[in-house]
Amino acid sequence: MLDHPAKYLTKFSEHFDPTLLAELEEKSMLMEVKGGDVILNIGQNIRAVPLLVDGVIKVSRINDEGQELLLYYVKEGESCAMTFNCCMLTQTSVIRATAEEDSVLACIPVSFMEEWMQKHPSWKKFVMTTLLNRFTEMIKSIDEVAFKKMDERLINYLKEKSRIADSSVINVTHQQIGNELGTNRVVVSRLLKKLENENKLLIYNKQIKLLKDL
Amino acid sequence: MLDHPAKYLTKFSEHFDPTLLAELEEKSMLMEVKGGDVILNIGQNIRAVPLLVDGVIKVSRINDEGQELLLYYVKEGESCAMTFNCCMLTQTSVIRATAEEDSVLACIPVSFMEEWMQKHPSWKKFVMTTLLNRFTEMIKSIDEVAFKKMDERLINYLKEKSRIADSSVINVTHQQIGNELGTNRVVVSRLLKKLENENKLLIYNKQIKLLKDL
DNA sequence: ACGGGTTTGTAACCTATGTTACCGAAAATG
DNA sequence: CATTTTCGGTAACATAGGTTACAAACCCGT
Repeated sequence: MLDHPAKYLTKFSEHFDPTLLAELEEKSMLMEVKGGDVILNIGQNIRAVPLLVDGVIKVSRINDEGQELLLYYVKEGESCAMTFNCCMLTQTSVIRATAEEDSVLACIPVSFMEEWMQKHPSWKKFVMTTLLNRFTEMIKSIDEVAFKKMDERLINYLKEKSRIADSSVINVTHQQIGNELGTNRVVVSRLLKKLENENKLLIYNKQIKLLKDL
Repeated sequence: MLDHPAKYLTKFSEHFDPTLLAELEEKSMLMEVKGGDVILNIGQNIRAVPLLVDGVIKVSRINDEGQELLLYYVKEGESCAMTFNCCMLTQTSVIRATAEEDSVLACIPVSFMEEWMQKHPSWKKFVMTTLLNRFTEMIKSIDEVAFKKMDERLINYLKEKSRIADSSVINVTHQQIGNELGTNRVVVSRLLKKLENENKLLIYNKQIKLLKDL
């Protein structure tokens, strides 16, 4: 638990009006998570809506065999639509949120959701926008796996990773890429080599550098 | 336009309380669509929320190359979450709703959405349930394409089709199956033969009959 | 019954991807 | 420094699924 939430909540000042910000400061609890930590497995009950104050959260689908598929990232100043939606979800289906790096969450008890939706237009707008964005990203995920080949998916993955890390150099093992794309490490290595030959990226020192014409 | 909406709206009486039903009868417009008709391409603006009064609607993703992927069906007494969500969606992404059979829609101008969400708890609950269901179905779609092989996807497709048509006999060309699964007709024919050899279904007279141990 | 369109069966082939195995390099650990 | 673990490169192979082509069966209108 952190001492001075107000400092963090400025990340949301462009979305939220001052009265909402004040209420948020009063009623939310800050939580720190370390990179790699599993924040929640959606599928069980959720008692708090998390706003991401700092860091990056990775949201993935985990199927019954434990295979992973990356769905999208949540960045600071955003939230996760799943938790808006799925508070009462009972199925076996699991969506897992993992801290991609050290992160700070502002947790809002779900009991405030209803009230705020009515009271704060900016909260309502935020929720709606978030829902819409996540929905769009779900469609994108479906597109990727349904219509695209692995090399293109890998390229998109790297671009996204680069965008999130805010760097053209990416530091991630082939194994991890394989996990997040739901494929095999060998396939990833093969395709990375191919892309290197096509001058779309450079591999050195176990890092991947994206080139401009990727 | 049909004469007696009240008769149709009984489909919703289990979800909606009487005052909502009355308002629905007053303010919605009934629309008939013929099987095969495209009802809407979500991606442009939507000015009305459709409730499905009679029939079955197929909802698919259509990618940039025009390839289709079946997402889910909407049955009578349900609605389509996409339209709740995506009223303002601007992207190129297209979700297409097609009448699977002759159907009747009750269209509610979107302007009533807000008001009803506040005024009618049963409307709010309906919208939330619908959102949740569709969301779950999106996850299922992702699972299918990300983790399952074509034979299993075909089986699930046939089961779903059978459930929707309420019959163990399915009447659909291999080409159409291929379209809806986003694959090739030859692949479908091949797999259907394989499943027939495994005694999971019968093919006769260009119809497909599912057997119990499918 | 004839002819043209549609649907299905099937073969032959190709490519993408999954799988296993093994080696060497690099990194971590003691 | 020595040992162990992790990671990446690569080969060899298996399989699913996409592609093309063509013929047979069927459907329908005249």
